[in-house]
Amino acid sequence: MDAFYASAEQAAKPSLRGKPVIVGGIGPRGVVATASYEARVFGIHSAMATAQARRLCPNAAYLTPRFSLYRQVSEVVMSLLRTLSPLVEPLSLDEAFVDLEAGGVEPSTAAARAVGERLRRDILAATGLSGSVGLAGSKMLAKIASEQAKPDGLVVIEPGTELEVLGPMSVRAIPGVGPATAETLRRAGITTVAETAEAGEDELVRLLGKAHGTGLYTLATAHDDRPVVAERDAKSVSAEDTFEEDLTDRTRVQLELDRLADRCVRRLREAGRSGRTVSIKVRRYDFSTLTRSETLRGPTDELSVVREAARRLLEGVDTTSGVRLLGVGVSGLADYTQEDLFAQAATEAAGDTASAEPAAAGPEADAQAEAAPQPRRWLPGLDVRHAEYGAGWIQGSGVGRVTVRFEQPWSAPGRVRTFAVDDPALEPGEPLPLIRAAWDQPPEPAAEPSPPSPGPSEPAGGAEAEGPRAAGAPGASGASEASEPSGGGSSSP
DNA sequence: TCTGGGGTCCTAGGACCC
DNA sequence: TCTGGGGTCCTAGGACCC
Repeated sequence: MDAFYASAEQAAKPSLRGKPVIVGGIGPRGVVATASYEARVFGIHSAMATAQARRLCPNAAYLTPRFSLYRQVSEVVMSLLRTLSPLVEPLSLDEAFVDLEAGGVEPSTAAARAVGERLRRDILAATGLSGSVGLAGSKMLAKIASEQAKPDGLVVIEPGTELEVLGPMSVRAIPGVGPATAETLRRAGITTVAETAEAGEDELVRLLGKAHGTGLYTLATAHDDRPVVAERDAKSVSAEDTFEEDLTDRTRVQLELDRLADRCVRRLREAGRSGRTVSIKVRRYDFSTLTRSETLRGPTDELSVVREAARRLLEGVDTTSGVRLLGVGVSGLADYTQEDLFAQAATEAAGDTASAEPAAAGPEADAQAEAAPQPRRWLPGLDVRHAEYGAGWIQGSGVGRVTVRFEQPWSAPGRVRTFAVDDPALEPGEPLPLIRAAWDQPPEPAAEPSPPSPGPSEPAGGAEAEGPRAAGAPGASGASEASEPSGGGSSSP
């Protein structure tokens, strides 16, 4: 998918189409997850500090990620891929390998290209978003082809042309070659893929070590026969947080560690897994990062056991100078089997006695923390619903006010209204689908919104939006909701 | 006001075992 | 009696990916 998070936000928020959009951490220590193509013109890219992006493009929309939406869209796309072949290997929410041969696609460039183009059309129709396709005889080349295809394109690397295509490229184009490897190679006078291949396997192993050296040689000579693997079980689960300001109070550090253990174990259990090794991660004020780990006698998914292990590990870490980030992880994962239950019982027994004294400060303290009415945080980009104005999203907030733009994926750009942060008519909302469900479509000849629309109780956001917009949003000619998202740069005020 | 959060894989040293 | 040779497991750190 092209600029996935940012594109999804533009599809959801008509007023942002054609404008620079940055999705990522909004706080003082945030980084950019995805920048729209309009934002990339300003030099903004993934992993850049959001603070720097703000300097480069102060007028962009800065939005907090809405992973529940991205997951929904991802599932739609992945299910389209699975219609092509049983062998689909997702790399992330927005990227996957598909083994077309295993799907019975005729092994010709023409046939593969036709499948790829149809897929792109299907993705657009099903999600409203564009994706790019790379077609080649191996995973590495398909991935490189898809990079070349972006945005909104399709590239084939023809069999027989691999070395010719690859040779002149920077060695950085090879997946797995990052800044450190590229620098090591550059000092040895190697910058292109062709030079990497010419260096020979022995030299690469000498420079980079056994695994990386042989692996890179294989890829640089275009000998990549790694299979597409459909199901891969996770090997670890973790949760971590960077704090807006460094933590110095030891009690606070312990509290946050407990919270992270909580989150980590919740996700572990949701996955139906248990694990034997507990790790903590501490990043200090100067960005130096250390990890500590402890392997239990058997796998666990017990909160108390993970918490106690994390606490023990923290005891060996000096945090007096300030903690920037904390993390808790569980690895050595096992499916929960009968055999594990014995080990489980043993570790639980150990954990229970060990936790005897601190237990008082454990679950109860946590329950209190959760019971405390958290002041609602109106983060830019998140969905809200207003009793009178309907569905919208947070454009910004501050000094006791929150600004909401009322628009939906299928509406014209909407208008903005400001409320008190504690306005009872305003509540957090759920992401709307990017494409309106068939049952929710307004009648074809744009008539009055038909009263109680059949189907689910959810009132079609359109009917409610009618009122406020009549006030004269420029793009909206008032009457009809019928038009599809036109995809095109509607100028917004 | 530099540098997220979720992962994977690899290396290297020490303990331990046969 | 100076020093074997594998193998596995554990721990810590680091590169890399999206």
